[in-house]
Amino acid sequence: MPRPIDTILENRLKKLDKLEAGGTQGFPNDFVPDSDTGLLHRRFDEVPPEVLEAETARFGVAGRIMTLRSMGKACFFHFKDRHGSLQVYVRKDVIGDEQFERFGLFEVGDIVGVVGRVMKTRTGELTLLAEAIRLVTKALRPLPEKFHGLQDLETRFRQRYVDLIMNDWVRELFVTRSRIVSHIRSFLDGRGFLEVETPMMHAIAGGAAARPFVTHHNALDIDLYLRIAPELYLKRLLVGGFERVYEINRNFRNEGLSHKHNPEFTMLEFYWAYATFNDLMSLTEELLGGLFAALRGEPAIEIGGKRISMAPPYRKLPLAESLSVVGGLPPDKVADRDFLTALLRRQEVEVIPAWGIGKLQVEVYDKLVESRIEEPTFIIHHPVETSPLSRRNNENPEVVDRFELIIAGREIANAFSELNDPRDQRQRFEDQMRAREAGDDEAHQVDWDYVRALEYGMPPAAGQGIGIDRLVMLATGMENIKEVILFPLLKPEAAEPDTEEPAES
RNA sequence: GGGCCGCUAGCUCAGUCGGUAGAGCAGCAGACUUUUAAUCUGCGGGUCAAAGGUUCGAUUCCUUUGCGGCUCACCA
Repeated sequence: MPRPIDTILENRLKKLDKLEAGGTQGFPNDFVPDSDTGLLHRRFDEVPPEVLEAETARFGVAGRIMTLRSMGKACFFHFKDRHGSLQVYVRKDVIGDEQFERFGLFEVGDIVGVVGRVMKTRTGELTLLAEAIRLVTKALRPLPEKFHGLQDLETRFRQRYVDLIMNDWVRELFVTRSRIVSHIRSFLDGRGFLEVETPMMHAIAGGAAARPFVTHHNALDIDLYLRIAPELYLKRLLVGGFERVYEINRNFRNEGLSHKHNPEFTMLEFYWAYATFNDLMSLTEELLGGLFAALRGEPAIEIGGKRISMAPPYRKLPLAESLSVVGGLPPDKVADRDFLTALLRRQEVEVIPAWGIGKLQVEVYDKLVESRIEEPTFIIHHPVETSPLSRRNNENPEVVDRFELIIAGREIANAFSELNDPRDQRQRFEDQMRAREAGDDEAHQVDWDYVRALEYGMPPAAGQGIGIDRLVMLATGMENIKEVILFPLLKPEAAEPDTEEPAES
């Protein structure tokens, strides 16, 4: 028994067969458009019909047929190219019987090339009157419905190509994503930062607290980790003399999936010698203020129906203080070990006795503070206990010169003045090593070569990471990270016979 | 991984208080030379996600599985 979809595929194949039997190629590669929908709209949308009558120029365009209205000896269709869509008017008495008959075998989804002149319809819509039309690519599968388009989330993510064909807003979202990345690159390039690429396959997965993916190199017969952060390599470059470096690329973390987490995600990390985390806060304000102003015309975002100003300066709030100011704790209890432990237990957090006051504070912060912060806020001075790579604060050695930028309850950036004392670094790695031995498999792995690099002397520097996916979510108002990643990770589809060859007729 | 919700034609959706299903678009045949969710006439199209159970009978009720969404946990 043929499945219903097979009938549709066969019908389309039959049309292709007929076209090819008549000498028409189904997949030629020699049609070159000399114009596009954007260009024609810009040039002719405002031109009155009678002026178009006198226009002698001919334009060649190519794109995918999206809707088609046939009326016997004439036909209107809309097609899409990368700039937008345009209507085409095909008349039998203009293109001739033979060509019109061939055109009758074209259908929605096909990619066509049209050469013609511009005109306006009765309703004033700019239209290309076809003088020649040919098939460029035959589509064997039908497009989703023209009015509702493709809605099903799973299909949209699995078959993103169809999503992009049907949903203009999706296409625009990914253009925005690309613009954001371009903006960041030119912002940093303009300030003397050098873009570099560091390894994605690490023998030691360092630079963050996270579980890595493991892979295997056959010839060397060693296990390697997909990187969880580029941090330690970028700082080796500071040692090497590149005083301003950045990298925009993928990190991989072997954690659960959620609407905020994709196993591979894109991070910007940059490092700036002879600067401190205070300089980074100013730079971040400049970067984000400028970015959102460039994207939206004003430094503001819209999220969950709420408007959030992105105009600098942003609030600065020490983490310990945020527990009372935002979290509502009594100010005299924010460093009270028993109080914090009891509080966390009520929140069903499994408190490990080895945790110091700093770790307890961070846990409470994660539970009670972060999600409540809306306006851009730098949470500063994290405990040294949870920041093994950050420089201690000069006045209070229990905290580090670090900030996380929180916007709309989400962490957008994490930055700190870098620790460059190899003695302190060695000590903190040893602490992490003990934590690992105590069963914390997210404690940092020890990277002794990194300590060796520091022993050659790393200039004082500040470094920052910005999650690009989450920044794009913020900029586009999306609540699901899969909406801003072209091909998000999904479980494999069950073997679906839908992709089998249809039976030859 | 836990909890809740969803999965019906290529697409968007109805529906069946348990008696093997409908619409619109798309498709097929036909009419139509300014339409635009074109219109008009006729026609075809479904293992109702999968497996098992209860039942005279299951797409519908129950269980399990798969995939997805939301949410909690971990993280960025």
